[in-house]
Amino acid sequence: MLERTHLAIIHEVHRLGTLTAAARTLNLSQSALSHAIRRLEQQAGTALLYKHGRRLRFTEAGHYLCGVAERLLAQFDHAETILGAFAAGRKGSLRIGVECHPCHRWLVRVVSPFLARWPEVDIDIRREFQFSGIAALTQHDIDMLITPDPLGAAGLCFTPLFGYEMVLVISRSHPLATQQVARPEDLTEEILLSYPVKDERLDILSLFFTPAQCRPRGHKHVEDTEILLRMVAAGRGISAIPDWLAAEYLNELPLSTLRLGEDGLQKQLYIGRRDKDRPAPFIDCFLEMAKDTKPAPLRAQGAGAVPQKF
Amino acid sequence: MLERTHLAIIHEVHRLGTLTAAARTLNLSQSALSHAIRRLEQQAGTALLYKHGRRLRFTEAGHYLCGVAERLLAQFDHAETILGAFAAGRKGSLRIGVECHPCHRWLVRVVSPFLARWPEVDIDIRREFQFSGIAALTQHDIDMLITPDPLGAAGLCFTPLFGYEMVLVISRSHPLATQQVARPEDLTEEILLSYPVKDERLDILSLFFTPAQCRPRGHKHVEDTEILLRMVAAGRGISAIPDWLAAEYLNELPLSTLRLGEDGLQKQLYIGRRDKDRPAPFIDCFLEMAKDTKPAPLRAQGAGAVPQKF
DNA sequence: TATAATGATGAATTCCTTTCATAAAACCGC
DNA sequence: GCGGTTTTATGAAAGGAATTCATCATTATA
Repeated sequence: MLERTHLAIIHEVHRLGTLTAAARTLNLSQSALSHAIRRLEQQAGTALLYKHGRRLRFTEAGHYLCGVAERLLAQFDHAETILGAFAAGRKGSLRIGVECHPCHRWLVRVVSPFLARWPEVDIDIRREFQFSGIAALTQHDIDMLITPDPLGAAGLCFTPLFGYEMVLVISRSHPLATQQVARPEDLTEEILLSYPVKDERLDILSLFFTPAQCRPRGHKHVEDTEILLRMVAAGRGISAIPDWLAAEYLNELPLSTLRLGEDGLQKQLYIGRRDKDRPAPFIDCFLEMAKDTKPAPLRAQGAGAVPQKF
Repeated sequence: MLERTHLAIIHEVHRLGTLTAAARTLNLSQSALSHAIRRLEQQAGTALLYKHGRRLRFTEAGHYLCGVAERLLAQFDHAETILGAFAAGRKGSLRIGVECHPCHRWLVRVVSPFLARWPEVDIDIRREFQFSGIAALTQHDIDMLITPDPLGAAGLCFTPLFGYEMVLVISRSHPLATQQVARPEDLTEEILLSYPVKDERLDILSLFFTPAQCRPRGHKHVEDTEILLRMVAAGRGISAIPDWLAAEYLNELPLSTLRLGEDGLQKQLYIGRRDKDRPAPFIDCFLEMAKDTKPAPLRAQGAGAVPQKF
C-alpha cells in the first residue's frame, strides 16, 4: 500500500539526487530508504529507480510517482496546517442559536467585529429549532444559545449578558399613553401583537396576563420588528418588547412605553454553552465581545420616554 | 504525522457510522481503530470524533479531515491504478531513436497502428543525438534505436528488421541512366546529394567511394527526401537511398536506379534495445509490429526499374 | 590504483501497531 | 427500571513491520 512515507522518500530522493542525502533530511538511515523503496517496488510490481553510475535515476513509473508525491505531499502539509489552526482555535465555526427575536439587531453589532477579528471562523445564526434552543444546544445542532430563559439542563452553562425590562408599547394616541404603568385589566380589549413564537414563551402572557387571570382580546403574530411597531403606532394593537429596542424607535414612531405592572417585567439575557466543549479561544472571545456590547443606550436616547423611577 | 491509514479510518467511520463496522471493512479490530484515532487526535492536538449516544460524531476538525480523506484517498487509489498499469506494461513511453533518415516513412506505418493498440503508451521519435544513437540508448535518452549500424556496445542487443540495398539514383536523362551498375570512377564529376549527416555515416562514401580512393566532385546536404529526389531528377546531383524508398518515387519522378558496385551495397536495418530493460509487453509488441511491417513492396512497384539479377 | 562516495543486502533490533480482555456507557425491549 | 445487547475506551501483551548496523559491491575521483 502506497503510504505518505513512500511519497516523502520518492520526493526527497528526486530533490536531492541521492539516497544518502535524502536519508539525512528525513532523519533516517540510507539503508531504511533503500529497503523502503525496494518494498514499494515489490508491491507495485515495477521498478521506480535504477542505478546510473553511483546515483539513482527514475524509471517512468518512478517519475510518475514523483509527480503524485509532489501533489499529495502538498495536500498533506496543507491539511496539517489547517488541523493546526483547528487545534489552536483559530479556525472553526460558531453556530449561534437565538431564542430572543428582537435580539437580532443587537447580535449583528457583536458579529460584525467578531468576523473581522477571526477571519477563519464561520458564523451561522439560527432562529428556528426543531424542539427547543436548549435541545439544539445539547444535541450539538448549535454551539451557543442566546436566550432569556436559562433552563437548567445537564451539561450546559449560562453566562449573563445584560439585564433589560420588557415594556409595553402602545400608540402615542392611545388613551393609556399618559399612564406610566399598565395593569393587565386595562388591556383586555386590546389586540396583542407578538413575534411568532408559542404562547408559553411570551413573557407578557405567562408573567403578566396569566397571573392576573385575564387575556387580551386578540393575538396576532408579526415577524418583523419594524412592521410590528408601525402597526402599534397606527393603533392596530399593543406589544411588549425590550426597553432598549423600544428606545431605538421612540424618536421615529409615535409610540409610548409603559411599565408592565408596578415592578416592571425584568429580564436577563444569557449565553448558554455546553460545559464540556473544548475551550476554543474564539468562543471565549465571542463571549467577551457579547458581554461588552451593551444594547443601544436606552434611557439616554429615549430620554424620559420610559419612566426610570416611581 | 497524518498517514493514509488515518484517512482510510476516518473515511470508513464516516461512511459506516461506527468504529465496529469500519473495523470490519478495514480488516482490523475495533480497538485498533480506537487507538489509531486517539493517537491522531493527540498528535493533531484537537478532537476529531466525540461520542453521541453510543455512536460517534465528527467535530469540525473531524469533518474537515473527512473531506481531505475523500479527496486524498481517491488520488491514492488512482495512483495505484496507474502504477498497476505501469507494472502490467500497459502504460509507458517509448522513445525511439532513428539513425536512418529515410526510415521515417516506414516508421509511421509501424507507429500508427501501435498507438491505436496501446492507448496509454506515448511514443516519441528522435532523430538528433548529442553524441550517437548508441550512446543515447545506453544513457537512457531513448528506449529503442533504429539503425543500420549495430555497433556492439555492452548491454545492448539488436534485432534485425529487414535487409535492403542502397541504390544510386540519377536523373533518367543522365548519361549513365542506361547502365545497371555504377562504378565509383564513373561518378567523380558528380555532385552528391545526401541527408545532413556526418560523412563517415554515409555508406556511399565509406563503402563505395573511399575504398576506390575517389570522391564525387561535390557534396550537398538536403534535409527532405522529396526535395532531394526532385533535385536528382532535375540533374542537379546524384544520391544513394534504400531501394524500397527509390521504388516509391520511380513512377512519380524521372529517375533511374543503379546498383552500387557489382555486388550492390547491401544493408540491414536493426532495432537496438538495452539488454536489461524490464520486458514490457508493449515493447515486445512494437518489435513484432516493426518486424511485420516490411517496407513498401520494392520490385513489384518499380517493376524492372531496379535490376533484380545479373 | 588507492580512496572516497554511494547503493544494496541480510540479520538483529527497536518501535509502533494491533490484538486481547475487560470496563464503561448507552440503547432496547419487557 | 432492569437485564441483554451494542458500542466505544483502555491497559497490557503480542506481533510485525520498519529501522539500524555492519558489510559488500560498484563507481567516480585524485
